[in-house]
Amino acid sequence: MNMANLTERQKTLLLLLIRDYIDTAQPVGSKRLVEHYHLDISPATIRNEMAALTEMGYLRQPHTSAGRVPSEEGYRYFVSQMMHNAELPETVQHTISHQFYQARPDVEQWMTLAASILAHQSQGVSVVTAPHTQQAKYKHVELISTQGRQVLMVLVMAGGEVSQQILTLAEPVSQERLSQTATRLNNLLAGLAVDAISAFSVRPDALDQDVMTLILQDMRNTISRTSGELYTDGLNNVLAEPEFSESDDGRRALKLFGEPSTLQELLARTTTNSNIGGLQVLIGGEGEWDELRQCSMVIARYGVPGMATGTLGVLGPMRMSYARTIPTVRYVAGLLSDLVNDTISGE
Amino acid sequence: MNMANLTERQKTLLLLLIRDYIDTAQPVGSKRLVEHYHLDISPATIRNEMAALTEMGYLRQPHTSAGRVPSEEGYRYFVSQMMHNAELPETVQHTISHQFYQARPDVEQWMTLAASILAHQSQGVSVVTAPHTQQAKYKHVELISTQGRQVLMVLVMAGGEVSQQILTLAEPVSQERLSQTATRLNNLLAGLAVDAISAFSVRPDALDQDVMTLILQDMRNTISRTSGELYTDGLNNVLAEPEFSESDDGRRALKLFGEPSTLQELLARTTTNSNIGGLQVLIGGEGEWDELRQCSMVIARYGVPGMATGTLGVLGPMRMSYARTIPTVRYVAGLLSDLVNDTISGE
DNA sequence: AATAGCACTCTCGCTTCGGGAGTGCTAAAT
DNA sequence: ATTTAGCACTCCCGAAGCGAGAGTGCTATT
Repeated sequence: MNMANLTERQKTLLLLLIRDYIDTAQPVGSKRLVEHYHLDISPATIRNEMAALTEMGYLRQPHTSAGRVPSEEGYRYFVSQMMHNAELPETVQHTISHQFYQARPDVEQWMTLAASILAHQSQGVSVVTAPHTQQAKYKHVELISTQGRQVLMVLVMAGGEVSQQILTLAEPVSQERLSQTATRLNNLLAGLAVDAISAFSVRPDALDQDVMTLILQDMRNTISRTSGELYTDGLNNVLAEPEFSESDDGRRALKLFGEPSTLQELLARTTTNSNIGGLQVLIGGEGEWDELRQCSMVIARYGVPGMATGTLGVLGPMRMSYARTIPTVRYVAGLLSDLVNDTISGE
Repeated sequence: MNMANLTERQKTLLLLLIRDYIDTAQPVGSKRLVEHYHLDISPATIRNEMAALTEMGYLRQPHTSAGRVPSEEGYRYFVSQMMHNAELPETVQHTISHQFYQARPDVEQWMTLAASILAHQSQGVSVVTAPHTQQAKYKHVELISTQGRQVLMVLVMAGGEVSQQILTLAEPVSQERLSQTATRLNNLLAGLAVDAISAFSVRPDALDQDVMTLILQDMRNTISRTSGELYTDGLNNVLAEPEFSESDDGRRALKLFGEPSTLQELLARTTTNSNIGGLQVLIGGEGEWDELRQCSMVIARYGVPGMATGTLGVLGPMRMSYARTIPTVRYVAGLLSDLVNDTISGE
């Protein structure tokens, strides 16, 4: 339980064993360990140490006479080591941030990009939730006449959310008049939140009034539609892994990604009291999530607390490459936080 | 080969057997057939018929003494039966079309919706490619000043493609002047194709000129980015199927959906000479696609020939529910064709 | 032409049985 | 007091063997 009672040698052995198991997915024996890593201690000594580590709960043996396999506790120790030193190589950081800053500046684009990058880097399944905005802020509206009474409304909100919608007006209106209305509303509403807008009393111009009502509706809709929307990627990465294709548990875990609501709840519950920038590593479901018994998730929150926050994470087999996943998740979370921060504070 | 040489009884037996196999995924024996469908002929007779059908290549036996399993040829016959009578129930048609007409009217939305509907109805993996527009047509542009020299450009094209992009101008420009530029360009360029626009000579106003160049770039970009972009859904549907989770072939098929280019080529190649509205059913890869040895795909083209066309399809196990998939694919293809037609012809 | 009967074939699940890998313990060595 | 060699023991795993069951193809019969 307490890692203070681990000797230096036990620590290194534990780390080596876990690294080996992550690579090979095979139980690791004493002999293999000493040969493969050129240790100058005998297998017997290692066996003693392994017995001790097993006693303390860091290792497990699948059956009496097989090698050892890391237990959840073992992985947890392993991960706690990663946490400090792990930094993404600078070149990779550059590649990633470059992709973000040349992408189209809207939430949807960022989300898909983040999901894609996470999946690719970690070789796991990624999931990103769109930022949950506490209060939608108006930024800009455009009204584009299409045909007859149909008008295309493009509404841009301060968080970067963009919504397009077809309005059907009571009577045909010229593009000119539409543009005037748009300009007027833009001047009037810039930077205001939903509440402030709905507090306005009736406008002189009936068209203005109509459009404003629709804008309010649309702002509420867009926010509730966009907030927490799930983006995932990388299901293919994991299909070949024995943990997912062979065991039934694994398939159940993947099913999660077909049921947005459950997944959202999972993300919400595990991150409610975690800080921005602080990673959480869920190992083996932590007794809470039965579907994840065989898997691990690396999860982080991003955004601006109190304003707009979202979650992102990676799901993989319990023996996933934490060394690669953890720094990636952390870095992307930081990046998204910056982006959200930029767009919220007036850009 | 030729189905004319099938007796009436052989036909019914073949259809029954295939239906049974699609349900159970188990080889079908003579006894099971006669009991399960209350036939008033003896198993021995059925065996004779099955021997004949096997001889002709419609059935196959996994080993000397097991029931029969449909061969590719058998499925092909089965599907040819579906093709005529199969219509989607009216209520389902309504539900689907309703979803489309209340969705936001842009290509991306339609694509995701189509993919989702196909996956859900067919219980397979769906794939939809965005329409490949031969010639991008300008419809409208909006320029929204954000901060300093940054300008958000929203470009709407006639096909319904929408592109948003941040421009960085040489010097700060007021929102007013931006709006004027936008209005001017909208009057000038409405309905014009890329070629026509690039034929314009230098504008008097330098800003107009700059923006126009960027618009041209963006139109080309958007079209090439959007054209043939893949949307898929329903990977989960198929994870539990033995054909995909157990066999290695199945996993290879799913890998396809992680590699857009290969999948695009497949769709392109199989539909080049098929008409709009004409379905294609690929059974067992047809000797061409090794990855699909165990699967079938139902594919259709949609759109307006010569103007903008795309592809959509469903992948499933070879024993997928054709009776459900085929009419769905056909119906959605028709719906998308209508939508494309509407947006192209001015709307 | 359809059917009953029958021998035959092949799979599948079960058990049995070494080989092998790895352990834990004990006793010797450092 | 820690480390190590030696050794008996345990357990998995794959191969081989076996019987039951399902289904067939053939032949003789109706």
